[in-house]
Amino acid sequence: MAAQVEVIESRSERKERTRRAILDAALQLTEDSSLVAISLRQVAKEVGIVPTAFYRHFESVESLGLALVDESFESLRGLLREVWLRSPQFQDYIDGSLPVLAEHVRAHRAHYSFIARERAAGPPRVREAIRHEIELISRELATDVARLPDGQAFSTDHLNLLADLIVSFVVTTAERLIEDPGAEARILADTRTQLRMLMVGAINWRSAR
Amino acid sequence: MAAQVEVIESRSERKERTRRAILDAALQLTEDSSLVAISLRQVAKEVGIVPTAFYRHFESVESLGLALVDESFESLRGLLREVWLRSPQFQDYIDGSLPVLAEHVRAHRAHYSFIARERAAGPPRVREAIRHEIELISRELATDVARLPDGQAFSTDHLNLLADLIVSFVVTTAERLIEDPGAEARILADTRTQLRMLMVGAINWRSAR
DNA sequence: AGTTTGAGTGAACGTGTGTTCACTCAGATT
DNA sequence: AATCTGAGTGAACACACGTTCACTCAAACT
Repeated sequence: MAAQVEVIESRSERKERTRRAILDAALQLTEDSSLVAISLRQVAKEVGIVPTAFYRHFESVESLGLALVDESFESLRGLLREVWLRSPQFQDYIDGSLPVLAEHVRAHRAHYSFIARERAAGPPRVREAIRHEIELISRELATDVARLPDGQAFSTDHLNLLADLIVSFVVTTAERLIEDPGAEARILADTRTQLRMLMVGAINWRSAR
Repeated sequence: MAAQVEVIESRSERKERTRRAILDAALQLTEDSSLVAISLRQVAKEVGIVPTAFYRHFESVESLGLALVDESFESLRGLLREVWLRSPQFQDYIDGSLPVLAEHVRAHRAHYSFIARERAAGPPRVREAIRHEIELISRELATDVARLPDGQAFSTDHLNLLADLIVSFVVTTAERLIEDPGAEARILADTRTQLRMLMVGAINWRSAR
């Protein structure tokens, strides 16, 4: 007979633990479906609570989705800002960011899988929240590049378009990493080359426009 | 009292008409949901047939999805090939393709909306079919550009990467056109500039690698 | 010690789900 | 004219759905 260990747990700790379990269950169920296709009851069953208890934590599946979006982007923005602050050259932005992204995707596969799906197919407010987060990253990149010597060659508008071009493609890359994790090495090598093509364009842009 | 007109209709015509109605109903229901979230019964109700009759046309919702993927890409590939055959310069590929894409998106909004959603969130085989179609377009672009004077500067690998870069970004653009049809003019103008940045990179690539 | 709070329960509701089966009854074939 | 074929029917199945409601009972507060 195993000894029965009684764990002392405060009320708020217990609530947080259940909330966490709900978020994790939703991530797992979303892995090969979508927020709009899973049911409150599936989530509850996965967590091991009765359907009604779900409402103590989220008012709907959609608001659960919004919480997952927040969670997903929370650490990434910080990581990227850190890399960018230490990048003296345009080139360094890629050489630094791409491995950071790849590792982040690897460490948070479920979150990225969730974002990739819901970005296109989620409830409208969830889609909008994701679009907004990506736009914030794009804007941060633009203002950062503006401070570089290379950045002086661009008008504000063109800087924003360049940042959007880069971020859009990196989003595509992240989605590919999720879709086929086994091909990570090839995907990263290809993306690196492609981003360099893009940067050659950016550096030669001033004279070409 | 209106006169009752008796329409003579062959058996296969009638079947084709119902099949068409099922495809259209699925497109409409998918407009703000997803294949994985709609039900066979919803489709049948929309068409005005009993659920069982659905099986006379498709064996599952997934195979309905595969039919819609075929339909969606059918005309686009032909249109793009036509533009590319008449493009003597690299630059012309963009100046020709972008308006063609925009008009195609406008004329087939429901299909593109379907593709945008299911590409990320559809059933696995549907996702795979869409990925495949997009890859075919990318490959065609690569072999076409290879014939141009500008294309001689690239190795086969780099040509494929360049084509993938362009096509990926254009896919993003198509998804934006679907997401916000009212912003078409701005989206197209921005994309045009961004593709030019990209081409400046391509043209200067030889000397930079 | 006595009271309040709130996370989790469990039954019940009306409705929607995919799939089965035996059927009808016009158009196509013989 | 007689037969066959197959698109569409309608009932039935066992189950899953979101939401409601009155409830328990331990931790937190007074």
